[in-house]
Amino acid sequence: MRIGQLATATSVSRDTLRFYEKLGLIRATRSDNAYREYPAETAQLVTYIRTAQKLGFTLAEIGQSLPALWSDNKPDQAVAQLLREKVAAIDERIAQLQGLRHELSQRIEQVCPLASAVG
Amino acid sequence: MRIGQLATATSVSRDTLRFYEKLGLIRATRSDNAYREYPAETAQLVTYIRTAQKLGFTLAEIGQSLPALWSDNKPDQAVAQLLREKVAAIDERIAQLQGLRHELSQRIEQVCPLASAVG
DNA sequence: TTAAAGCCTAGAGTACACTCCAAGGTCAAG
DNA sequence: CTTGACCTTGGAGTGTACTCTAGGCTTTAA
Repeated sequence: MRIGQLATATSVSRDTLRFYEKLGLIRATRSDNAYREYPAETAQLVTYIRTAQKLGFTLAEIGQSLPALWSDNKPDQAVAQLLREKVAAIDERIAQLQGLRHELSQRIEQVCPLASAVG
Repeated sequence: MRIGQLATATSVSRDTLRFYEKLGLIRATRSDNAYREYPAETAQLVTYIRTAQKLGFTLAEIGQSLPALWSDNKPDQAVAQLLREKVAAIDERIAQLQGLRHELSQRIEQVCPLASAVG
């Protein structure tokens, strides 16, 4: 898979894919003409990166968990541990959102939503 | 309340508070010496801005909802509507997070979390 | 009264995440 | 054999959200 195909498949620009490679988030082999060659799974990896990003994780945070995922000699345990940590981070974010949601909902029910300042 | 007090109260730097003012997110009157004077509620407003921000809202998004909140002549209905929209946005974000959480949880239970690529 | 702490402005600098551009090499179709 | 689509690199530019600096005025406490 070349960069254009990967870009189309993931709706991520070629420039962004090269940028992700520079950051070490994705990897490519090179063919004789120096074109990047990606294995098919890279599309899923890119999709994962975009999802995690939309949810507020920085590329640096996302990158920290990836090296383990790309090395064969690490036991599945390490990978599972990383995933558990990510789930915990997500739970925390959900809890924060629900707190804000609760606060806003209560304000809607007030006669004057701004009575105790803000909104 | 002067800028230093507000900065201490909210754990937001003076520079950032001036920056928020430039963006129209907060307002201050000026005393004779040109020092900014903030009403006490501004602390809550700033705290609200930081919270919304941590949850992924940009300052521009946050700012869009504030003008109505600061004008006296708008009916409470308009404010309540803004809050409802924000709650809907939060719900959507929570749903996305729960989707990712579910995906990750399932991978943890697999023998090889990377079997279907990624992590 | 003077030193420190606090305030002011305008403008430059930083970090993150792209996004675009120039100049050029590669390859399939007509 | 040239046109057009695709690829390469390095480097510059953009938007967001700060963060810092310089130069200067004000207030407070010793």
